[in-house]
Amino acid sequence: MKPLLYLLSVKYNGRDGKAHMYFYDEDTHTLVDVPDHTGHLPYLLTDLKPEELIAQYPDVFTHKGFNRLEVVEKYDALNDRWFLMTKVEALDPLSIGGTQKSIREILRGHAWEAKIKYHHCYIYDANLIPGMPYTLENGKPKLVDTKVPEEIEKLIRDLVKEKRDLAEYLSWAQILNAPIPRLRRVAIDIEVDSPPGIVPNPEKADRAVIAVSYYSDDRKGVLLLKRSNDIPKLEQNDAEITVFENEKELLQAAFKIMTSYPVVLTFNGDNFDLPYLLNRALKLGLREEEIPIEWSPRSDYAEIKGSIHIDLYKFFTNKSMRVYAFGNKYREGRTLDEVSMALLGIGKVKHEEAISEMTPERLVEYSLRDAELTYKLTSFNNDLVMKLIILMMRISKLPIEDLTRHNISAWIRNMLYYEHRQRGWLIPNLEDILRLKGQTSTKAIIKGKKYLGAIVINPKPGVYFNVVVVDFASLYPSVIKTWNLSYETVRCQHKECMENRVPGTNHWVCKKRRGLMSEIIGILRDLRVYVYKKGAKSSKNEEERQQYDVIQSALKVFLNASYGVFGSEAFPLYCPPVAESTTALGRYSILKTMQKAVEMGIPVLYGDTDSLFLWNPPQEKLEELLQNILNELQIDLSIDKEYLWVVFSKRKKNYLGLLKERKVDIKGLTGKKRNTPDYIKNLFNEIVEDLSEADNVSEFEKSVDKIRDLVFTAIQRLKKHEVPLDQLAFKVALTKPLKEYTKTTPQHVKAARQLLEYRSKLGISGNVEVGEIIAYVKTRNKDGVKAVQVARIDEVDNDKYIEIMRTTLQQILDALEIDFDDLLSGKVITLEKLV
DNA sequence: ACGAGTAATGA
DNA sequence: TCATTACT
Repeated sequence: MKPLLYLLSVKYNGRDGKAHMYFYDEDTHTLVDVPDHTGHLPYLLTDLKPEELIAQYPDVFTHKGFNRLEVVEKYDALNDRWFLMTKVEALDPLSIGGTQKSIREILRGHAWEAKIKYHHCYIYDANLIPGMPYTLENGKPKLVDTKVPEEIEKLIRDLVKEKRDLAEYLSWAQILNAPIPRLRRVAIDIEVDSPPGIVPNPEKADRAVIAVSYYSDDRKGVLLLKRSNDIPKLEQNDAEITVFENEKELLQAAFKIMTSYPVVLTFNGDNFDLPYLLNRALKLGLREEEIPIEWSPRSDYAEIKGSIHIDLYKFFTNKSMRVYAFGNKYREGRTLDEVSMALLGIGKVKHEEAISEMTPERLVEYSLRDAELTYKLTSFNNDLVMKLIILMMRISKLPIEDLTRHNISAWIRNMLYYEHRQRGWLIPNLEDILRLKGQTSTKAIIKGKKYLGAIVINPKPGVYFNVVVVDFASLYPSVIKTWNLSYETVRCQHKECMENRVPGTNHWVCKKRRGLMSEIIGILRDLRVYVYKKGAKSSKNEEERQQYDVIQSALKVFLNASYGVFGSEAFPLYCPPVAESTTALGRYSILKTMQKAVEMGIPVLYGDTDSLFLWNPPQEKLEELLQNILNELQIDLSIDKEYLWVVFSKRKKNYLGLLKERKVDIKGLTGKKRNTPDYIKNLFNEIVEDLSEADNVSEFEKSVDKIRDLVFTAIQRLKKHEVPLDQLAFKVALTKPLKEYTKTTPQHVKAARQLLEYRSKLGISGNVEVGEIIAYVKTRNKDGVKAVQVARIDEVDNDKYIEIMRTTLQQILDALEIDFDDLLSGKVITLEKLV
């Protein structure tokens, strides 16, 4: 049997002017470079006939990139018609031109599909699916016909009755179920000899590279530059440590390691490690051919000749990955320490001394840890991240470099473009969608937003026992599926569809054609909810379960963003009525459900976007409700959580409850927020813990005494200055550079400025970076705040802290009808009013 | 370079 | 009242 070759990347190669496919050979663990076999060049489309082109735009034919013309039939979904267009094939219709205009510019106003990059164009037209296994036959890649597991096929057959639909579902299942290769890879990290406080500049590369560490599953080690005559003891478990007298030789050794792996991992290698190595090597007199790193200002990523470079910094900072794949476990993902601490439980090696002043032993330890963390971010949980990457490449049809560096809107864009090209549909221009479908008909509540969003039902304050939360499984994707929402079907051109209104808007939806977005998002939703989630639950095989779980997580990432992108101006298929209709139908669904519940005599306590809190619903009524909604709205409503009790305040998005499994669940309360001082957070948690032991009203009453004691002691300690400063610190992130706070000066900005001044007194230069978390305490000086680093305990403004305690605790106490001031004064409180 | 809604706080 | 932040 021929070895399986997994398509990882397609790149345009300037040297031979061809597209190259890069496959991972699972037998040899190497990269196979396959030059273009189709002769495809990218193209743009125009509505001009060839003779009009010749007459009006002769420049196109003399353009140096021009190749040929072809007339093709395309489907214009916006106007529901097929028509002839002229395909202008050219080497690089987007940008080649130099002083000359590019072909896209020459044809401005008559150009379609003119912004698609060469390699993406190639993938669409050669019908390639990145991440999938191929075999090579006479230099041509052939997709391997992998089988869908029987149980998956059965789940799909039970779900889909229409024959044509079935084929679509099965082909997606084939893509998702195809085997996933284990990529052989190495993580690289460099250290530079730069003075304390100075961030080395990769463009200048004027300081020596003192260490390059590498970490893989078969070898790890550090290449170290010898800087003094001390002979360091260099023993670090099983790492290889190589000392170089000469920096140039060190770099050459590093290059040799990098190119011996098909995949190289870095953390911020695009912006630091690789350009630094490149420029440093040039500076030390290496010739370009001797340096395997390529970096051009035009492409914003650093490439390694003959290998694939993945910069994990970009991937882990990606909001969709952070929130939906990694459950928001880390905040921003700006540092390796933050991400690895959250996902692996190990951080960087802590150090007081500057890198350049470390002993060789320390440097080795520090540097190797960075490479180790970088590698392990891709290997933890049985290579979870690598598997996710491969699966998301298959869904989006993006090469590995693009997938790992771009945000979700690019993934969804590329997925939809691919489907257009597959079907012979014309990809519409942004302006054309907007001209036909620009209007919105609802008004946002938040100033500056474009349309009305989700609905939040006013909570009924108080304590409630036996609360069941029901929610819609992926509400927005479901709405998009069942209501046929798509840019071409919402406000379609047919008169007869106009009566098919979207409730709460003045939009209508097409009844004659199936919407493309609706179809694709619908398939992905069904596969996630009814096939892979189910499969993951029912499968007896651990490995299989894990595989289905990765697949359903990958689908989740796409589904969760599938509505939002249509409301974003930056998305090339931006269509406000689609986004607006989605939220309108979401409101319609939740309100219908609420109405039904009330009709059935089930009290609704609260609801947010896609969930309802039901008070003590009898089992049979609950089941009736779920069934009724499924029949009426064709959206799955299911039980999400069950509480022994829930406490609501009068504020929305604020509640506290004890789950059936005796776990406390807190939402939105200040006591839980990151920026709240630890001292108050801890007090809050102690109170919550105390309450969590109560499961009836009388036990609640008993808790109150304890709560009073806790609050009293907390205030006494504060007044006696017994609370350490860091416990009192607010921790707030800078979201923009210090200079840009001109209109107002928030407290954390004041503190940041003090901090800067303080640092400069100590002789530390450098800046306060965007994203840096500033810790400050409230004080009784003019500014009202001081950065923790410069504050003293006796300066703390106790009254301010008591106020903060009051507002924080009031969120719980309000609902329990306990008054904070009564706690302070020691009055006796009963809870009889509660019942 | 995915959306809108809510709450809290300080200028 | 507006700006800023954090969170759902």
